[in-house]
Amino acid sequence: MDPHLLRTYVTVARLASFSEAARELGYTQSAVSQHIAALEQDLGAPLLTRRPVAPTAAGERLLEHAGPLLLRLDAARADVARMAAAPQQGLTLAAAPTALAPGVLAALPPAGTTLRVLARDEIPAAVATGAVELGLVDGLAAPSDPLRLPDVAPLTTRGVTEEPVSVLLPAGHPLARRPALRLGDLADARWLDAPGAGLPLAQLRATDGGRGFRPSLRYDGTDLRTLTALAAAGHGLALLPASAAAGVPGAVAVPVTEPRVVHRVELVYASVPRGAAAALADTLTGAS
Amino acid sequence: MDPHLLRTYVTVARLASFSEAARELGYTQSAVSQHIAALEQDLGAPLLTRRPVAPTAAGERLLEHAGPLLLRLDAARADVARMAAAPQQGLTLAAAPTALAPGVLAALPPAGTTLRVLARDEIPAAVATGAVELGLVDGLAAPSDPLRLPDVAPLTTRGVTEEPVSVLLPAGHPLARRPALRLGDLADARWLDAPGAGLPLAQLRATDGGRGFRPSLRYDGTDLRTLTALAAAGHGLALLPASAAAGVPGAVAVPVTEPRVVHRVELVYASVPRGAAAALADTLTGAS
DNA sequence: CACCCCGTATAAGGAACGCTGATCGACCGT
DNA sequence: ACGGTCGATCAGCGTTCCTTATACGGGGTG
Repeated sequence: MDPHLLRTYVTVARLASFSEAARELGYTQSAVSQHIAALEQDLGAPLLTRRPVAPTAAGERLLEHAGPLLLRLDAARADVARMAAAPQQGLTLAAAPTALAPGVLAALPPAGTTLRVLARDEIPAAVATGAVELGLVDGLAAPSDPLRLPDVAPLTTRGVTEEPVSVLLPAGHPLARRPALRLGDLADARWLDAPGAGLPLAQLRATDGGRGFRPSLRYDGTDLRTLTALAAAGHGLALLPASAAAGVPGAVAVPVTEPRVVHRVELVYASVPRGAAAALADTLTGAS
Repeated sequence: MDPHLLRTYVTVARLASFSEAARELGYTQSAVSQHIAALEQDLGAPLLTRRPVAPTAAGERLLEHAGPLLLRLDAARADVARMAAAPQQGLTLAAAPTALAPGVLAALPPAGTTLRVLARDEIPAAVATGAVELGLVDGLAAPSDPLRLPDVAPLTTRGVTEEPVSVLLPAGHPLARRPALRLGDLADARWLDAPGAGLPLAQLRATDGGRGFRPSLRYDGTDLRTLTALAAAGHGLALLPASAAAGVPGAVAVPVTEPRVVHRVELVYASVPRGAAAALADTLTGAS
């Protein structure tokens, strides 16, 4: 199971074409064909149907492994390379949209910083592979509980902020005038499904154990303003940190009291930050 | 970063010897030397000091990645192979000692079953690599919360049991006559450190957030009876599921009321169980 | 229906890789 | 001082792996 073979396999599966994959990888079509044949022989099972090119059941299974595997491989390489390389200039930070609370934005150094907004689940990968030095992830958690990160690599996390969560309702919604809400009351409502910008519905269900929280419109971008506008327009409810839910025109933010969950932001890094990264990390986490 | 190179690297690091590693891997010493040299050149940093052979800082870092990486590789291979291979005869089950509640033992089919007791953190790996079909993991969790498993591979879990936890105290202990205890009261006590048999102290600290729970004697075996005997002999406290803590001679089991944690057992498998495995899975999880 | 185009599989050749066996150099204990 | 052990290096050779060239099959078109 050479990683090269794995890489060509995922490329072929993604493009659904041997020839396209060959072009993208800089191989000949013949080489790609041989790669796939070698993999199939090694694993003892066909991985792809040809014409049309699509993964078999076994191939689907392999795809689930291949992504994390290649990611970890990159992470390992980057991790070791970091130890040898000189500390880099500037500072790169990746963050989920909802992790950028006002306090966080204020703490960013004025110059020489690159801020990249990514979907929540891409951030650990970006940090692990060295694409950015620091990451800010967020999510729902019980108070003072750490977040559950996918362990693509051994990453270190430090708590940054915790704040209450609110449900964003259109101004005319029957529940909009309540002073507070329980999530369980809203399990049967329609929720905006915005894994990139908002909090993923899976996290909602996990805190409640229920099977509700049916998705309405799905939004794939990473722009919070669009998400709040969608909620205001009545396309579905959205769960947001209180600071992000406040002050949306045409919508009302109602605090959630039950279950007792908070919106938690954590700083994540692979190797102990130095220079500008260290300063920012200390500022964010309130260290001396 | 060929997996073969990685494998020789971890072997060399473990044995602290090129020649020994060569013998174990069936290579010549020359090949091993070239493997390490290739890895170091590829990553651009020395990984080992020679004479004595020991990992450098970068090498330590790589070691942290290499284990999970090779494990996932095995898991992927096993996962795909399972799809192609015929459903196996018999049934193999791996379990942590504390996961084997009386009810679980009663549900095992009488014949044709292999039960293997492993340390808690080895079980996901054993399931993922196909060494066993089913695994039983356990740990502390908030009621109806799923356990946190290391994601070596995409595994499926199903809840089996939840039961209260008790602290096992020697009969003469000052707190032994209390009807119930809060964990916080015991943070400063000495605890048995038995990651194989009991619940690891790290899980204790995680539920409490505190920094206490100092370890006393460390026990590396997987035998529960030994662990309870150690606790009875006053070597340290032990946190156990109530059923395991009850009836230990010379010791008293006191229920834990705060924080509200339960001992949870989950069934874990890689591919949908069939045959005898499916029957056992359904029995354990109370499915139809 | 023949033909062509597109895409994958196969065959053959050459370059590069990877392993072995042999040798060298350094360190350690006797 | 010297033999022994351990790792590095070198030459040689078999294998692997990629390329070029060609065969095969399916779908669309005239």
